[in-house]
Amino acid sequence: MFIALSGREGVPVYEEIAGEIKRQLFVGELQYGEELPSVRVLAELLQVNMHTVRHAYLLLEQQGLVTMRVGRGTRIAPRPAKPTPEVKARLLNYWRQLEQEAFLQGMDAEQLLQFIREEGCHA
Amino acid sequence: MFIALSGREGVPVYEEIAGEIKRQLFVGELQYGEELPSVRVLAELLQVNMHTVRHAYLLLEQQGLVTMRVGRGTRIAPRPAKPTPEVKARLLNYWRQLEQEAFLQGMDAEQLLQFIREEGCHA
DNA sequence: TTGATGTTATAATTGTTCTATAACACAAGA
DNA sequence: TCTTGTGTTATAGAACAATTATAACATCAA
Repeated sequence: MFIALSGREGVPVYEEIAGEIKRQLFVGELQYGEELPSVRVLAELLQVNMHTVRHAYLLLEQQGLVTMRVGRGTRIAPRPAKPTPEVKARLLNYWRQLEQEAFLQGMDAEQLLQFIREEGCHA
Repeated sequence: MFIALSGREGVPVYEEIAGEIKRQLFVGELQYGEELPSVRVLAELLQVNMHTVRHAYLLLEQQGLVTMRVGRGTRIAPRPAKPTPEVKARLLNYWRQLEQEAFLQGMDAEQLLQFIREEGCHA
């Protein structure tokens, strides 16, 4: 477990922690089912308060990415096979936002998709 | 000019104002080059402080969507023909975030693009 | 029983958001 | 030129969120 806090302003520490864990999970540095450090241990590691880490874990739990149990610790949940309808709605919203942002900057939906096909899929 | 503030918590009022203006510009309710209400007038309209509206306008100015001039007012900038490299980088980042979010919820990049093609483009 | 876990509660500190008020500099029109 | 309407800057305070600090509690495993 290795998390570097950027220390930049404007981004809450608990979001940064949660974001880093999600990134590591995405790129494979963390595995599904793996056990995370306890809130106290990670807090000590990051030189941060216990509740800040807990806040981050709660965020992840709300997204179904993590399960917390008293006395047993916190571990990464198994990856869902399919997104729920709620999640799909959220993703669609997220996409529309991106589409709007791109349009206002001079790039319509067609061009945006082209742009993503060219540079987006890191394959 | 017609802006409805949701009043929901967690979202700063100035972001909501800026977001609404961007949405109206996206859907054509506002036109490029059009003059916006002065900070004082819009503040009165929304029953909000002058500085809150100014904060929203500043946000839009930073994104190149609006120009503010002392004594002359604030108007919507012309739509850029092409996004700048900085904007393209920002959009790509935004996409990668969406891609990651989708993956963690059980939808890989391929499936996400398929999903967007089906439901995304409101055509 | 012991030790580690997450949970809950209370409080203090700091930064952000929003309001309030006032004055200033610039531009347009009478 | 004078007046009015712009955005700009400054200061102050209230309300809220984020972070820290303690402390105690409930649960689980060894």
